[in-house]
Amino acid sequence: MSNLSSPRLIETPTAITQIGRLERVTLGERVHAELRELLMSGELAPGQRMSLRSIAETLGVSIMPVREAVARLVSDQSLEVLPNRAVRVPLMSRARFCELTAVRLAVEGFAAEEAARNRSDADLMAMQRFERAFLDQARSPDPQADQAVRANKELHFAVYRATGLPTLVGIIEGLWLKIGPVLNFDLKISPDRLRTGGAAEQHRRLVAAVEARDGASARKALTDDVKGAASFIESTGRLLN
Amino acid sequence: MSNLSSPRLIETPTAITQIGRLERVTLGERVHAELRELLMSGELAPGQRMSLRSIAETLGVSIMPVREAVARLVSDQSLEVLPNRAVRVPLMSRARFCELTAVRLAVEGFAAEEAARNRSDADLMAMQRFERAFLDQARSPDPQADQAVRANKELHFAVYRATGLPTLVGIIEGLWLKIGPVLNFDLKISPDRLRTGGAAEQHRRLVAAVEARDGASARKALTDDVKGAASFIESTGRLLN
DNA sequence: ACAATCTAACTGTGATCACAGATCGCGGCA
DNA sequence: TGCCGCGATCTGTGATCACAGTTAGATTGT
Repeated sequence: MSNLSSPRLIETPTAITQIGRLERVTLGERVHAELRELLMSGELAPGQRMSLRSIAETLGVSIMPVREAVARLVSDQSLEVLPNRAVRVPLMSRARFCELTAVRLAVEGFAAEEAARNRSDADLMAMQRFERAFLDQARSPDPQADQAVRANKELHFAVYRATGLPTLVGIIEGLWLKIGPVLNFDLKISPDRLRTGGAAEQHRRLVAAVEARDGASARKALTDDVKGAASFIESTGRLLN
Repeated sequence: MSNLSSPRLIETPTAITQIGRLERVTLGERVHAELRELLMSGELAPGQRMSLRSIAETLGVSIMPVREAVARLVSDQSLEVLPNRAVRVPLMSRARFCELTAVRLAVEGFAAEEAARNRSDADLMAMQRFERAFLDQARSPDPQADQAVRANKELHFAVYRATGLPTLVGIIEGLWLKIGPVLNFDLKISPDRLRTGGAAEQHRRLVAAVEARDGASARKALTDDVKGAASFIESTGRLLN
């Protein structure tokens, strides 16, 4: 604590100062991240009910951080609170699914195009790594659905992050948060889609287009991927209305 | 309270039952809407500091609903909480402004295109009404900045709502929430932009294109409008970095 | 008179209490 | 034996208390 001159911000640049930004991580933030992961990975099925107090007990915190996290998820409609005061992950009507898919095609298609233009070499290598991980599961005789879901998500977001537009990535995260329960929960139920579905092929085209900095082809590959997943979900007949 | 048969939902269809859905409106929701309106209309300048307790006292509620609303706004970066535990509306760097503008061009451009294709006659009439209101202020010798801001917002969102994609409208609201303080606060400071800027002309082109169901022209008019406002803001030199 | 230090007030965050409303199951009447 | 009605319990929401950390004002020492 040398205080030769002004005591403010004149500390020696030791290790402790170089840790840098220890970002503000509140308990509510942690709970929010936890629930978000569960939703995006399809761990929570549509219609699944939950209570603030049970979540709090499960995570070992008081209900205060939980209600903050849930309030945030409710506000962007990733969760919903019924008139009965019951919190659940929303059911998906066919109309809402189509709407979300339309928005995804526009937004994520734009992101793919932009990623092909702005990608760095590091971005490309990350995509290739996750594409390989997904392929391993798709070709495996005993595919692990959750591993495939994870690799698929990482691949897509590696592309989206390559745009250099974090705001856009945040928007897409919001979309995945809403559609994740339907998309990935069904994938876990019927893992044979990994082989039959053309996801692996679209991923290959996507990464190749990004590597060649071909925006139009990247958009086409990604929208084909999204459309393929969407038509599979619609064919399951699990959507309402 | 006649209970001839089952007491559940067998009430006579009087006025009280026809009020219908009184949607769940919590206090936190009200506070959130209030703060959102202040941000989007530029009532709160970038850098403006605020405290939960002062907001609570101003609005006449306890701090519980306020902290919920503020937490939601912080989570999508419409507000920020400094390491000092001070809540403020974020400052805008030039880089972040350019990023937000790029995303706006893509997302709102798509929305304009879609609106031109899907608009109803009622949608069109709403747009025309708000275009007229904006024009009245732009041509007025004594333009009211807040009225112009309001008309501009209503016109844009009349277009976005015409897409029939409420998810997309929500995304754009999020973008306006972040960029509103800069955009509209500067507009209020220098209201002569109403006359010099070409906003009125772009609005005319936009509404005409939507009326003609010309998607490409609608996108062009809207992106020109956004670009015009952006270049004006950049010219003020009020952005950081 | 000036500056350094210390204290008191204020900050967001987490925990606990309080409450209206809804749900479900058990007891009692027919 | 079957069904209605009431109460215990659980729900989210709001208020209040508690606390660590920061800030700014005032006071004191030089």
